[in-house]
Amino acid sequence: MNIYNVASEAGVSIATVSRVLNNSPQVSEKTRKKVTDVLEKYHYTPNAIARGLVVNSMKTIGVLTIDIRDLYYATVAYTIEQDLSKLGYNVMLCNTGGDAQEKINYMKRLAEKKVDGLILVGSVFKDQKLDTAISQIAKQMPIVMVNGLLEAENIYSIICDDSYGISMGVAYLHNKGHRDIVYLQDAETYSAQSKVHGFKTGMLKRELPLKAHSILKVEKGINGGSMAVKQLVESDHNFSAIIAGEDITAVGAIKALKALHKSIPDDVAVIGFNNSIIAQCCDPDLTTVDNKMEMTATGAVRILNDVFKGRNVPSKTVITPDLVIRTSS
Amino acid sequence: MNIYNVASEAGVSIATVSRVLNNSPQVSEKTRKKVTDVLEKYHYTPNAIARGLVVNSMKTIGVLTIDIRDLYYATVAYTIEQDLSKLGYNVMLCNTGGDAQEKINYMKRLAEKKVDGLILVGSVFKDQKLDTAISQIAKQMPIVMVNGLLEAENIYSIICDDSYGISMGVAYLHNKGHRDIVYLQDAETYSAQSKVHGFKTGMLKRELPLKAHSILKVEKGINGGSMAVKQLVESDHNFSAIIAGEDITAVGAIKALKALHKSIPDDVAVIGFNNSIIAQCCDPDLTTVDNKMEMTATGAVRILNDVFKGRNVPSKTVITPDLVIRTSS
DNA sequence: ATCAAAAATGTAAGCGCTTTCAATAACTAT
DNA sequence: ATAGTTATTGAAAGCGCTTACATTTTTGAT
Repeated sequence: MNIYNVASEAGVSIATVSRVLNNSPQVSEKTRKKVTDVLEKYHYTPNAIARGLVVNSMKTIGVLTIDIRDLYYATVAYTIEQDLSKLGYNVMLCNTGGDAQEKINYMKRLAEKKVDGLILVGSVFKDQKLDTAISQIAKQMPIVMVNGLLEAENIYSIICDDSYGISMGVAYLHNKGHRDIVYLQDAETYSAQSKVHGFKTGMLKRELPLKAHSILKVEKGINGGSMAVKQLVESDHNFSAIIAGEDITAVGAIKALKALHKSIPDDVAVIGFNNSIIAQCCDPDLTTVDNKMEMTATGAVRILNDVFKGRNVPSKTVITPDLVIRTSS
Repeated sequence: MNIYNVASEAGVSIATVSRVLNNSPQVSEKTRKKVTDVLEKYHYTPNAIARGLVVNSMKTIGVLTIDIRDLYYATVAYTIEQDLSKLGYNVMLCNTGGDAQEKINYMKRLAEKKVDGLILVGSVFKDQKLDTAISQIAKQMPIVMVNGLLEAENIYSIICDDSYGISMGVAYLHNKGHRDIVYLQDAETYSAQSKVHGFKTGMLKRELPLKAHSILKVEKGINGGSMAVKQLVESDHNFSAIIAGEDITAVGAIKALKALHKSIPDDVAVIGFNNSIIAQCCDPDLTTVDNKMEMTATGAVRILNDVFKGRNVPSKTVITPDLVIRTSS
């Protein structure tokens, strides 16, 4: 069933059917009814591919995340999808696993499918080849980077000030009397680098000690957090507080500390990052940095929509995080 | 830049360019090179919409979930996406929020966009209008239902035997000497109904008591689980074990029990469902039913692909869950 | 050199729609 | 009734590609 069949069945031209389908006002009520009757009778479904070919848009946005099983990305992707849906767009979701080449492959496929725009959530820290590819793709459609930065034509960034978030954590712990604070870095993304930076500057500003084990690179996750504590204890590193790059890593640290019969927060205070549901699942409840996932996602969609509407959009938008204080600190 | 420009620049016909683009073997090496040179020179991107119009396929699958922020759906969606990506498909992801009308709206939009197939993850329990709509859509493309059932032409189901999963939990608790077991029902989906059924039959089979508060309807989540415990205590319902419909609800129950200074598992044993990462975050570790999310998702993709390939596919596939025993029971 | 068969290339139709522009129908005021 | 407007409708081109079929070129055996 196509527009020709509908037209001949209704005794009108395809142009008129098209007008009815698109709610054009310039159709008389009489012929409109003739057409809609046929439309309903045959459960006609317009072919968006054919339409897309003409108007050069499929009303689809590509969203690239690292891994949607991570609640942070899930929340951002969810919010983006819901917001875009309200604007009439569908979302092509891709999990890149944080691999640059994979990301490039996905972007190329989405470019062929002529998505109207791209939202890249989370980014590998500086990969020249990737940056070049992104800039190239941006010639075909606008790109919004969430927690990633790349200054180029047609590319917009929305970023949570993760650095400031971590420094808030440092400040809070310092006020509580802590001096020996350890930071667990559990990724290499733009965000992760920014967090490390916030930790360093926060510590330096308060003249707190930055020793060999003050910044520990670990694997993200429960296991990574546990291993970190083990490593700290084995190396006799003195510490009274831990800040982790993600809630889930903080949970691992808590588990290991409890296994060593350390009391939290009395012996060791722990702070996480993301304010995910996990922060409320562990015991004690986790103090964590709320990086405003929903606000960031909503902002990304708004930016994209503004670009489509031809409105003026700043190339960089910054979101300020909060420190959510619970019982682990 | 389109195929005509490439053709004239390379001095060949558009048919030849098309053949090169599609790796047709019937092109001489000489002309192939002429064409690929032009392709690269101009960073030519083929237009998949135009291609899609001709071949009537966009190599895209629609995936409808309830809410991707729920780790269960996230994991299923992730696995589906990765598997489909390997087969050359992209995924349109939709969060329906479990609302039937919303689901219908999404399906219609995806039908217009001519997705090659639909995977519906999780289903509202029996909504006649929805079932009719799904059957209607199935006339246009194959549909795979994950943990949902609808017998109709071109619809395939893959289901984890949640009922059996819960009955395993009951059996395990019974063997440990428990008699007064409470089940927390935290949803109304097909799965949720199936779990309740498993609980009832498991209890009856072992002649364990089913009283007024043995099955408690609660909200899914930490708060729902906590409220349930409060309600049980206030109503003086005697119980020594709790099985929850989802891990996150079990975590809520654990929190409330600990607040009442109940020891877990000595005073009350707790079992969750899903074997999500949350089960490893709480304290104590949660015994839970592993409903084989990845296996289910992979199965769904395999089914869809088999249908595309014209292979014979059973209309219903069943996955058997496992009981993962940890310290909460 | 010659011709049949095979390989390579080109021509043109068509996928289902939107949209411009022209044509027709329906009003309005005289 | 009539000319001038305005509201409806239709004809046809074109979006960028694939593919069946026709045509040309190459190859190989004589």
